[in-house]
Order: sequence, then structure tokens, then C-alpha cells
Amino acid sequence: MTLPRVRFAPSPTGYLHIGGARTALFNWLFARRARAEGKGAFVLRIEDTDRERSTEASVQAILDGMRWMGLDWDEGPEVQMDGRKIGGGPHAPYFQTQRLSTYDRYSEKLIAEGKAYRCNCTKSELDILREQAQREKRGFKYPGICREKKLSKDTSGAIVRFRMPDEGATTFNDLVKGAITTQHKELQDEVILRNDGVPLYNFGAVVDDVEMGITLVARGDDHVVNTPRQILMYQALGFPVPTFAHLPMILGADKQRLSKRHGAVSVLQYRDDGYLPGALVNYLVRLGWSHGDQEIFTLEELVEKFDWDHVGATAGVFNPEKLLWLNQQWIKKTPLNELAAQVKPLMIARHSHKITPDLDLNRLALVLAPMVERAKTLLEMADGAVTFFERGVTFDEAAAKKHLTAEAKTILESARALIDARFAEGGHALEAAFRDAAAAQGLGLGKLAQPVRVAVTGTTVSPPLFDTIVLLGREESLARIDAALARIGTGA
RNA sequence: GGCCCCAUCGUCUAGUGGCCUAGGACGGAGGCCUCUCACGCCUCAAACAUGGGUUCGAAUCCCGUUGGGGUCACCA
Repeated sequence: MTLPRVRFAPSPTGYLHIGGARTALFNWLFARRARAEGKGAFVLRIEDTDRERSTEASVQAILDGMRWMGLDWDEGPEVQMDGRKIGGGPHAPYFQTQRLSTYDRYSEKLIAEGKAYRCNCTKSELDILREQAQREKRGFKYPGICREKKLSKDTSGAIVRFRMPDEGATTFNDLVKGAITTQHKELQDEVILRNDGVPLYNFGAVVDDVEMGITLVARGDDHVVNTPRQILMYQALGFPVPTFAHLPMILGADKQRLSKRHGAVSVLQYRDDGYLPGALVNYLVRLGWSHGDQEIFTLEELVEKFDWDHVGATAGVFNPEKLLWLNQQWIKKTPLNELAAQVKPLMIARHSHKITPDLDLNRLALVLAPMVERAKTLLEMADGAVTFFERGVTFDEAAAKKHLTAEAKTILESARALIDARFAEGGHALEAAFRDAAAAQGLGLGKLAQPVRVAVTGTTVSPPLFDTIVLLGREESLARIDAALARIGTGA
């Protein structure tokens, strides 16, 4: 078996969105497994041949998105990732606009062999034909006007067209969709090289996949119609045809193709919204691939278990609720120190007036511990952790009105006394003391705990009260209860 | 419209001719637990688009229909 070499070849016309990320991921997983068995490689190539729409900012956004997801590349643009350099490689450069001489070379070869030809039909001439075809309700197909003209290289405005066969058919066996056949009469002599030497998609992709030794092309479903054309080009060029795998589209809740409105947002948006990269990866891989009934996978498991046999052929709807659930599962199994490291920048970004960069990560990890069971995103954790790093408390009005009442005064006073006397004994002792106190009054613990919770956190919802008090510290807890009592006293 | 692809609970899916009175997960409903909120646990509702074949037997194979998606550029 030959060493599998795969690639992800985005065009830098926007950020890395969910669909692109999944394509990159499937390629990466396959390469990773192959690499474990032998060598193989995952190549990142930037297809920036649409000069109108390609931007440097998009290149950066895509690279950043890949790095955040943990998808490193064996060959491609050179960048720093996790403190090490990745990218580069024997087929550099990995930007198509820097490879123009290569396309020219292959194009000349095709022309010399009569498999491609120059064409100087203008766009407006063709538009007229196209409109005419439309009026007559026929499909438009370039009629091959320049096929036999043998135009020379210096013909003004000439582009290069690939000579498609008129008869016959091409069949390929797609790894996810099975056999797909296209009649050659459906194909037209398409443009492969512009006048300025910049290739069009099908040609650029084929030439580079040949040059870079790509053995398996896995990409979005929307490319299946391109595949027979590309296969014909491989054959014309005299190179072996790679294997193809077309991944089904990802749809929005309305079953329409994902757009900016639904979830085709940048993967980096998920980072900013408090998602763990592992959770996103886990979600994306399950959208289209399965391994029996298993839902949660580590990256290592995915590398080991991923296979094309279990990639489904049907388009899938992106389900934000399930992603959220997975994120929660991932939060629960991520070590506290890692969570703290990721939550801290979110706290600083959202609460800069209260949080300073010297915030202690060890203390943050302790604060986060009881929140792990109840947060669905890192953002919730960041917001919930703030109160442990500030002096004093801001009472939520509705909570205060309901729980910081005249009747609660004695409860708060006795709670204050208990905390004052027994704080040093720890959370369990405090809880036991509160329980005894409640029982002595014939009440449930909740009757005592709720006013105290509001006093100490300002809200009715928090991690377990005694954990909270311990984390807050004795002085701060007492000060907050005093503040609550003062508020009751003034009848506010 | 031409060509191509797809079709199991609301959603993601298991299923590769008998193991299917169709399994799991998210979400939903109800309950248990409980200091709030969660976590966790238990229970319930919920699907093989449709019509024909093939076969002793079909969610699984074939054909038609319907529905959905993709694509028809000097975009990728």
C-alpha cells in the first residue's frame, strides 16, 4: 500500500467555518492514523487564485482556526504552533499564486499534445451565446470555437481551455458515495488558465495534487461534479488518479445549506464563546461519522478509530444543543489547571474592571472546581468565578427583595455567628452546624441556606453554599453577610 | 430546467437480508436525588418518505414516484 498523502486546500476568502473545519479534520484524522502506521502526510495548501476575494487576513484566520482546533500540518505554510515550528516541506511554496510557473509548464505540455488549446473568445461574445441558449431553453456549453485555431502563446487576451472528450463516460468510486458516472457530453472545454497565468480551480488543484503526491482527495460534497473533469485532467497529464471521498454538506436548522445566519461562523467564534476545541472536534466528527453508539471521543481515540467506511452519505443538520452538551462533557473531564488557563483570559476580557492579570491560576482552579459540574461553557465559568476575586458583593435586586427580608435577619445573624466560630473547621463542619441549627428550628437546610447564599453571592444560584463560603474566605464571607444585614437594616 | 447525489425518531445516528415488537445520543415530558442551580440516575413519547418488485424472509437489494441537496463561471 502506498503511503497516504492527503490535503486540505481552502481558499482564503473568509474565515475557517464549520464545514471547512470538518473537512480539514477528516483529512487530518486519516493522515494521522496513516502516519502512525508508516509515514503519510497531511498537507495544507492555500488556493488563493481568486485574486478578487482572497485576503491575507483570511489566510491568518484559517491558520489560527486550524491551530486552535489542534490540527497541525506536516507540509504547508510555516507557522509557530504550541511553541514549535510547523509547515514548510519539499513541495513549497504552498500558496498557489506562488506556483504559477508550474501551472504554465503543465499547461504547455497539454497544448503541445493537443489536449488543451488557447482561446481568445471574449467574455461578452460568450455571454451572448449563453443568453441565446437560455432563451432556447438549452444548456449552454462552450462550442469549441477555438479548438482548431492553434493560437500562439502571444495571442492577446488568450486563455487556455482543456479539451474535454465528446463521447464516452468517466466513472469513479467515491469512498463515501460509491460509484458515480458522468457522461462526457455533459462536460465542456473549460478554462484552465487565465491570460495572466493564474490557474482556475480544477486545473490548479489537479496540478498541485499531482506535484504534491496526493493519494486521497477528501473534500466537500459540492465538488463531486468537478471530479470527472479532474480525472480527465489527471489522465491527460499522464498521472495516476487519486481516490476521492466527498463529505456531505452541513445544513442549518432549516435544512438549508449553512450560511452566516445559522452557524457558518468562524470556529474561532466558538473559542470566544467558551467552547473547548476538543468538544468542537468531537461534535464535528460525529456529524457524519459514527463508531457504534459511542458519542464521546478523545483525539487519540479518533485517530485510532476513524475510517471512511462509517462516514455517512447524508447531509447533516448542525445542532447547537448537542455541541453544548458535548462541551459540558468535555469541561467535566478537562483537568482544572487547564480549564483555569483557558478561563482566565475570558475573565480578563469580560471583566477587566474587576480582574487583573495577576489573578492566581491555582486559586482560580480551586474556584472552578465546584463549577465544573454545572457549566456548559467556559464563559459561564468565567462569569461565575469573578465574584471570588473581588471585594464586596453586588446584590441582584430580585434575589435581594425575595430573600434579604426582615424575617431573614435572624437567620443571617445566626449564620454569621456560626461561620465566625467554626470557619476554621472547614466546609463539612459548617454544613453540619447549619444542619443542626436548621433541625433545631424544625426547618430544612434550604430555609437557612438560601438567604445566606444571596448574602454571600448576591444571587440565588451558585455552587454549593459551603464550598462557596470556604472559597470566599472567612473575612470576605462575614463582610458580605454584614453588608446584607446592613441592607436589611436600612429597609432598602 | 439538464446532470449528479441523498432519504431510519424534531436533530445526530446504529443497522451491510433473518439477532429489529428498529438500538444509542441531543432535545422534550415525568420522576428520584437535593441547601439554590446543576450533575447523576430511572421512566415515557418519538422514525425505517411512498408504490411496486426480488426473496422462504427486507429498514437493508432493484425500479418508479415524492421530497431534499449539490452543480451548471476567465469562483473555489
